[in-house]
Amino acid sequence: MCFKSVLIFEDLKLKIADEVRRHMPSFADSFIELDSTGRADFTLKLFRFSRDPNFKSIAESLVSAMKSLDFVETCELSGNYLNIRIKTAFILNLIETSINEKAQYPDTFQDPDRVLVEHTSTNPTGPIHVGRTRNSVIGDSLARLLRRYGYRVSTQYLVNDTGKQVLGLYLGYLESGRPVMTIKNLLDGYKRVYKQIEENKDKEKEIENLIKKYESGDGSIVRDVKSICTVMLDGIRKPLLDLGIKIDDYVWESGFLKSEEMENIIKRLEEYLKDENGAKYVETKEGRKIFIRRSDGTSLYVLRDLAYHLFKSLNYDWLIDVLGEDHKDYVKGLKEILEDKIELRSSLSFVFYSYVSLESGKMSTRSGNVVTLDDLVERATEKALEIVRAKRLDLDESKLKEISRAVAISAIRFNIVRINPEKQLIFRWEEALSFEGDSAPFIMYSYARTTNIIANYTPADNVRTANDFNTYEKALVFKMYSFPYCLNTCRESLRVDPLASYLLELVRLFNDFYNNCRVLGSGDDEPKRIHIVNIYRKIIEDASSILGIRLIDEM
RNA sequence: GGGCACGUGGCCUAGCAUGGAUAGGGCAAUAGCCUCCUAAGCUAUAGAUCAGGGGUCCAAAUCCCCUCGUGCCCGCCA
Repeated sequence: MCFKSVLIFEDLKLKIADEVRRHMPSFADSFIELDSTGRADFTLKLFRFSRDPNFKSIAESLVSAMKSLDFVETCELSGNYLNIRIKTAFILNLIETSINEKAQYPDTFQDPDRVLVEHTSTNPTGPIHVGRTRNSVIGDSLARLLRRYGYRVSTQYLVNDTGKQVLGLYLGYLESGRPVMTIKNLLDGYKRVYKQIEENKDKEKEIENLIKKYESGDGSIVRDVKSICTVMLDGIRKPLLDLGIKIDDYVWESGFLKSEEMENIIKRLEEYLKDENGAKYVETKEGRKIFIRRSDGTSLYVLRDLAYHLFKSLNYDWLIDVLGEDHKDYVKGLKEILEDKIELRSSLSFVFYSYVSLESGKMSTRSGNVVTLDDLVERATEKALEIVRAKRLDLDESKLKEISRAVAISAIRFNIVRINPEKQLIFRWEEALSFEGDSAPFIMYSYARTTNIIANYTPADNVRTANDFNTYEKALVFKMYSFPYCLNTCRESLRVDPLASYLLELVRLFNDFYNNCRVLGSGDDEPKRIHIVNIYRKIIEDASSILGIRLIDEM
């Protein structure tokens, strides 16, 4: 139900496949692909047909059929591959028409379905670190991708203001003698409490008692916990905003403690609910017990999470959660309950990412083995400023700051988002602070070059507009044409890293073009090349905005 | 012990869904390129038993099985 959104563009792949099927009825769409070897634009794999005794003649008629298509430039058989080149003028015109008429390529069909991407949702027990940032960056980029795709998208953060960690934070606050609520003071108290727990397990009892009081609605605790969480949350929101990550809604978990949704969940689960010494649990298909309520009557995280998902489903058709890999098994149970037992009306998707560690080991706020996002933003900005200052002696301080800020933010986001989320990462400063090669500044730099070209362009008189294209121009234009295919891959897999790869390849092709095809003053070639540069700017702006890269006009 | 991922040149990474033409980039290294639209760029050289073994197939980095290594999960924690 949640896949109505479509990209509107001329899909030549499908057109070719349809034509091929007139000659080879069993030809599947998947036998045609975007060529990656430089031999063609599209390539057809004919291995499955090559044993046919009439293969030669069928292939020959196929070649001539392909050649008769108005957008095909060349077509030739090479072994069991059929290599097709598309007329560059044809696709350039397609892209241009879309941009001129719809202001974007590809255009989209606006889907009425509402999508909710829940991401970050990190416990408000300290500043956000670079490991958690992976969640935020992936979630925010996914939301942007789906928005670009035509979905109505909101983002949400579930603030965990219940349970052991937060009440531990509160206990630390009490034992510190209720100091001024600063992140540092709160964190110090929190660390002290957990140190005591390590030495003496009984300390946990104190927290459990606080949970009971809290869940019964004790006024002063509720007020203090809310204040503490607000302070911590502000510390998390700020660096995220620096990265351009604005989360639409913050939902407080404590709101579900005595909620309608929670009652509703329990009612709907009634026939499945089992009892063990007063505690309530649901049994999964695999025979695992999932406890939702303690024997003392207080709620467990699963129950509050179920209530939260029920709440989300009231307003959204497709719920997407971005979660750490440690939640994989947990989600299995959650999903089973929501889909089979509660019969939630919304579709559910889960996106997982692996953890980021440091060379010194696992990241942990409590132990102090962390790199916070604040630190990273600060150091990246400093480093970028140092570099741009050395390169651009002509610019004033505010301009330098503006550039270094954009570079730092973009580089941080890109470094995270370009990696397959399943891969475990080790954070290294020298990599995080590298602004060369496969990085955001590499992309931004090519954009700055186009700005310069456009700024220095004055249409010349007496030129004919050339309409033939060299290999650099052809390759670049076709790559731009293939942008929607990349978006499709991303949407289908709920991944954004393929878009990062696409952007790097696109920029590399632009650099080839830039280094080999003079634009300004190129006579008959000039208008055509200016055209290409303008369209390139559109595509790169589009793709960059999905990944949160801030393009700037000079660097 | 059971389960879920990941393992690609010294280091990082793409490709794996839907098997197919010389495994694509980057960092680091070496040698070059700014009288020419910004050198955060470009060119060239060197560097790969695609963790190891077996299997399926005309064809395996890609699919299946086993082994090893790494991370994560298996709570009346969140």
